[in-house]
Amino acid sequence: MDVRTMGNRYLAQLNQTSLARAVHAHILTSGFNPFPLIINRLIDHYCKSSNIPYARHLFDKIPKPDIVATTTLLSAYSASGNIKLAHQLFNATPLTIRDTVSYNAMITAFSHSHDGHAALQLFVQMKRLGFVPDPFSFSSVLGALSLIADEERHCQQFHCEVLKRGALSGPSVLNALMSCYVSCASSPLVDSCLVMAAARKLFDEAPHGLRDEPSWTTIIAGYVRNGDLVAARELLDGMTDHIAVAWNAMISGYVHRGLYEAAFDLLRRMHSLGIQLDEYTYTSVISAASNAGLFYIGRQVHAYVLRTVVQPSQHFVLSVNNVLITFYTRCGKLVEAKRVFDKMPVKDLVSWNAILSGYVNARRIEEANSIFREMPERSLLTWTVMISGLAQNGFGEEGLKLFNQMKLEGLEPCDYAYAGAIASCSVLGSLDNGQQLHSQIIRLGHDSSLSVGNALITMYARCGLVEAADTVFFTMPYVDSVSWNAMIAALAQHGHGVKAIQLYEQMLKENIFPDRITFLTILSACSHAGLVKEGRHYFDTMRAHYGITPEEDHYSRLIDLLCRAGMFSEAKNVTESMPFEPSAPIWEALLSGCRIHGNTELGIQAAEKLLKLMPQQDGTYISLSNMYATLGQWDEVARVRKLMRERGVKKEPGCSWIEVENMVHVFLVDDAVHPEVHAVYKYLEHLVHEMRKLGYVPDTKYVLHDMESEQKENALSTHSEKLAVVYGIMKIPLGAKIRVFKNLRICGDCHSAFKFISKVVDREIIVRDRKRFHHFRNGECSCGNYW
DNA sequence: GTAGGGTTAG
Repeated sequence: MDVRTMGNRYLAQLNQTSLARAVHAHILTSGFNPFPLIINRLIDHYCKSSNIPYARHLFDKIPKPDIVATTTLLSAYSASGNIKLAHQLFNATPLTIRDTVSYNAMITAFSHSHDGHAALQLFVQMKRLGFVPDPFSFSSVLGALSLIADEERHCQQFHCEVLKRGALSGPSVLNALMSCYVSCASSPLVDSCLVMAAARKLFDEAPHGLRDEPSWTTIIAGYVRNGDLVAARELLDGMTDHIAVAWNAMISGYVHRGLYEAAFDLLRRMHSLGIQLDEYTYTSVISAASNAGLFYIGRQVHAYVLRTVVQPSQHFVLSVNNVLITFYTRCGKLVEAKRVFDKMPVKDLVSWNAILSGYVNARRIEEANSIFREMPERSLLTWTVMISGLAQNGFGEEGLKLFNQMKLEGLEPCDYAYAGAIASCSVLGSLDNGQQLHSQIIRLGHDSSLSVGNALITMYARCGLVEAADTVFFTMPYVDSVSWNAMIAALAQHGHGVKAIQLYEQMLKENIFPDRITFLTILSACSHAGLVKEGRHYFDTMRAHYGITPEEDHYSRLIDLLCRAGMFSEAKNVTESMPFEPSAPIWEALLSGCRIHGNTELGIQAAEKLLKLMPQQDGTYISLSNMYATLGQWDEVARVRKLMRERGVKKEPGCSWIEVENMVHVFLVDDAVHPEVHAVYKYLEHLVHEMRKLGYVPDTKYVLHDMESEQKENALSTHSEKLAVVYGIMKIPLGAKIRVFKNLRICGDCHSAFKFISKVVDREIIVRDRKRFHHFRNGECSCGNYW
């Protein structure tokens, strides 16, 4: 049988790899030089059945490959994500056999690998060499243009060229052109409405034959992307055919805007109209449930999917399960999330990243680390999830380490990764590292990134440099509510309550809507500055003006505000009028207010409640026993101490640290570990001598309220923050500020000592404790003793 | 042999 006959007989119906291989083997062994048609069929078959290496093998055997075989193989490489091999193949193709089709395929390959510039360049080259672009060329290159189009000019230029060459012949080109306008409209450099209007005009004026389902979807999704949900909805409602894709775009629009009810409503309508729900619908809806914290709804959707979807595609299984992992972790159901993850027959990077992020954000760092290690592949996002997760949960050192490891492995961190590294510096109070990162960021051009800017504001503030935070905030090209919140919080932490309020008022003037975080921040600003009237006012406007229902943490901040001002009966009123039972944060607020004002009676009540709710929290036992001690109720003191021992509650050891020349020095109470600690004690002795001359009396009352030392009788114990401050004075050049960090609240005696020290040595001392900042200058503290 | 639309992880 000759090859041609064989080809006709088998290859025409070729759909089995075994058959293909038989033919392939015959060609190789028979020594025939078969017709290109047959070779091409074979290559095509291998490509379609994902046997690209076979296809390549065969291809390499052809003495003079034709352009059809080349294009087939090139497209297969591109479809499997192997842009490098596709490009090599194209480059190796002689100019003499190239044609428009092969150029189109290569342009598409670039476009699919998100290299818009390469695609555009190739389009230009092809024209320069005399190849005439056809409608395929335009739809390909316009798709690529969407990746880079930030200028309206670009769109219009291509629009003209398409019209000039009469290429607006099919729905694909029309749609690609519309997509271009739509993605250009998202650029901050253009007037989004104007550009969307251009896209709409194209759509409205196109002959009806050109307007197919994808173009309807493009224009609807365009409005969604550019924030005009009303226009999108009008178009959707005006459609006679119900296309799931368009509905999905609309639903995701509602979800992104936080309009979850509208999203669920649309879902119900889709369902009742009998529109086939698919993985896109489910992912959007489940992500709505996860953003809104609607556990029962999300679980219901999950159950519905399991019940109704038979034989889901692999894509369906992947995307729906991926979003389910996120949903369950966000609802705090890590076990459920892990169950979904473990049951997935195939996992992709998104699945791994989602479960990783779940564990990191649940502060399950050990498990997160092992997931990170055993992941089959990692993306930039993986590293970023891990770095920012570590930072957000207080593991600053680990976060920075991972960031450096990432760079060592040759990965180029993106702006989010930098933001994570900066957040790590915020935790550590490492200004040196933070500033180094900042200069790298400027060099790399990441300084216009929103997340970097927001992280920088927090970093400078948490390192004690409010002014630098301010500079970042005012030089950021774009800001969002997170930036405003961060800057207001910066001012609040440093005791600039009035300035914080002024900034908040300005935020309102600039039509930025405050969110729940804004109110948390503004309430603690008022609390730190003793602005009771203002705080109450803002609390009231929350619901009345902005429709934000005060949550527990808002109430606890309000109560904190009232208690600090000594308004205990008002605080009690609020507690009793709350729509829920007071829980731990509320009692904590009460307790700390009582501590300041020596209100032992209420304080004991609060502490006893707190003891029941959070039996593992060390501070409560200590406060409670101290309060009983001041009343001389030694039996109670003994009871509380015994309870603490029996429950195995460990005290969080107090420690302070200071950065000197890019090195972090850590001190513990009565430290004997730091190599230079003897010199520190000696210098401290000298300082105390000088301080006494100015009237400093060591306040032994605080020894009783001692948060660090077990033995209350040891009146001479030296707190870590004192050691760190003294070390700073010894090591840090005159004129520079001393910045010390402490993991617990600052002790009262240290607080008064630092006022004297700042006067004796004439230096500015900044202490960041668990709650806020204290700036000691010339015998005064910025907190006005409101702490 | 080549083209255009919707989703999920920070």
